[in-house]
Amino acid sequence: MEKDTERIDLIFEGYLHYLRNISIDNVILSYDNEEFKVLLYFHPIQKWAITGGFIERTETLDEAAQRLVRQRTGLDKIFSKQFKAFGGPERHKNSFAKEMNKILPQQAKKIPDDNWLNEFFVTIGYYSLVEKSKVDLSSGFDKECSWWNVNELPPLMADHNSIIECALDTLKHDLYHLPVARELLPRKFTLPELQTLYETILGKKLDRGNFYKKMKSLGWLIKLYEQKKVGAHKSPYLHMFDPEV
Amino acid sequence: MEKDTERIDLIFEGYLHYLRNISIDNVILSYDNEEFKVLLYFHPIQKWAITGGFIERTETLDEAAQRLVRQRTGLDKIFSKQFKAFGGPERHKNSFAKEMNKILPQQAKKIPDDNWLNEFFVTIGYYSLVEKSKVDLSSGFDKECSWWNVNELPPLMADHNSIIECALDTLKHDLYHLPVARELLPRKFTLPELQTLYETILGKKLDRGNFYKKMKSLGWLIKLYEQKKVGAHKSPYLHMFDPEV
DNA sequence: AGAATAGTGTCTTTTAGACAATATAGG
DNA sequence: CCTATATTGTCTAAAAGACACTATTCT
Repeated sequence: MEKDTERIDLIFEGYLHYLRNISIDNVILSYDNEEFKVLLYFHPIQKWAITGGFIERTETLDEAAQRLVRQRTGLDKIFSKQFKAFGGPERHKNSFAKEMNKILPQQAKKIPDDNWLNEFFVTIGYYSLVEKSKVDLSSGFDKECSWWNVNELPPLMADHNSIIECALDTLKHDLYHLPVARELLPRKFTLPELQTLYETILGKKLDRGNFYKKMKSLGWLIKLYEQKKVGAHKSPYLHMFDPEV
Repeated sequence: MEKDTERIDLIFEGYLHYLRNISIDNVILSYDNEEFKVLLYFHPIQKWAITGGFIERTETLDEAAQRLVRQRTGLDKIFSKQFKAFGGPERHKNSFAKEMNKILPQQAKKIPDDNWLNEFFVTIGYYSLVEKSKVDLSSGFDKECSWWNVNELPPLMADHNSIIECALDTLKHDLYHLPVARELLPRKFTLPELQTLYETILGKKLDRGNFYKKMKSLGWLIKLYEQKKVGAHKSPYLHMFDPEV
């Protein structure tokens, strides 16, 4: 009940708190069980969508992205990176009010065509990396969220499929320029585990020897000389990311 | 006089035509006489600024950027590329109405604090490349525009210095990934001319032999076997960019 | 010992960079 | 011929990639 009231306030008066015509779409990504996943939520208009939200009149873009991840996942100090702004009048095209009016309870106040949410929104795309095991979806506004393998996505709202595409392209580039894998793995991990993560994100097999050499040359890792027993063969050493980097 | 009327309309009713809380800043760059220059305009609040403007409710971001370049320079089909969105409540901080009220004629209607232009604006940064000789500044709304060497900029409005910095960093990266030099040179040019352009933008000397090799390997150029006489020494060949690329 | 995977080393190819050698136009 | 710059070529170093070899652990 409280949640419904909150939503009504957002619909009719949200622009008092938030910037108009601009939103943030946050592609929240995680790695779990050798799968790379994105958090989607089921929008009231009956379509899956990237999580996102609006920008408060007192915060920066980066702060807004951080807050939105926190509100969805319960996690703080998450790695988020802006990658592109998307905008064009075809993005929502008056569909919001029409769709919402269909599903609002009969006695609810109808949403007029000139409602702020019915306008053209430019959206700033961010991608965020989280450890799936730490995410608490029940802490979000909406509980209608779930994780989807990035290779098996349903058709999404508006241009959200291409926004995710763009986020993944940016991440693939960042893999060799920033220690982003730190955000997706537990503190201690083996190099074979790290390699599998790279292979999953890049969607291709990598050569072991060359991968080891590359990781060494980047200088991001610290070898711990503890080993992890994983089978009837040599045990791999554990590593961690150098916190200085 | 017409121009003043236009400006008043923009101030009081602009949000009917344009999106609120969001703008485009267009870093218009050109190369001329071995100097790399940016087009700045002198804002009514008495500070130099990047050219920019607002997004119409019927156009995409890329279309808006194109239109804004056209309105400033008279040029069509210009290379423009989005590089980053900037936003934070400190960006304008209520200064617009205050500053404008100081300079508007006494009898003019004062701008109230809740005017749309006084709000927090997120701006989408674009950079655009033009041939300086083709630019007609008198075609713009404001004639208070001039070209500034990118290495000798005055202190600019708000965060515009850092926006230009970011545009130049993006361009430096793009130099070896997109044939951007095509937009800055005449159709036919020599390799030494191209090299000087690269050196000017990158701010460092390049090795001649290695530059030739690199340009050949990129496959962007077509050698014309016409020569250009430029002094008491071997004449360089003219080249052009392959229109297919 | 044998199987399976971890980790290291070696060789080749590609790319970047320093710099030398040759080519040509004008005086 | 001399000077100045264009263009090509050579050599070296660094990086990327293919692949072989050794190491270790469990059965």
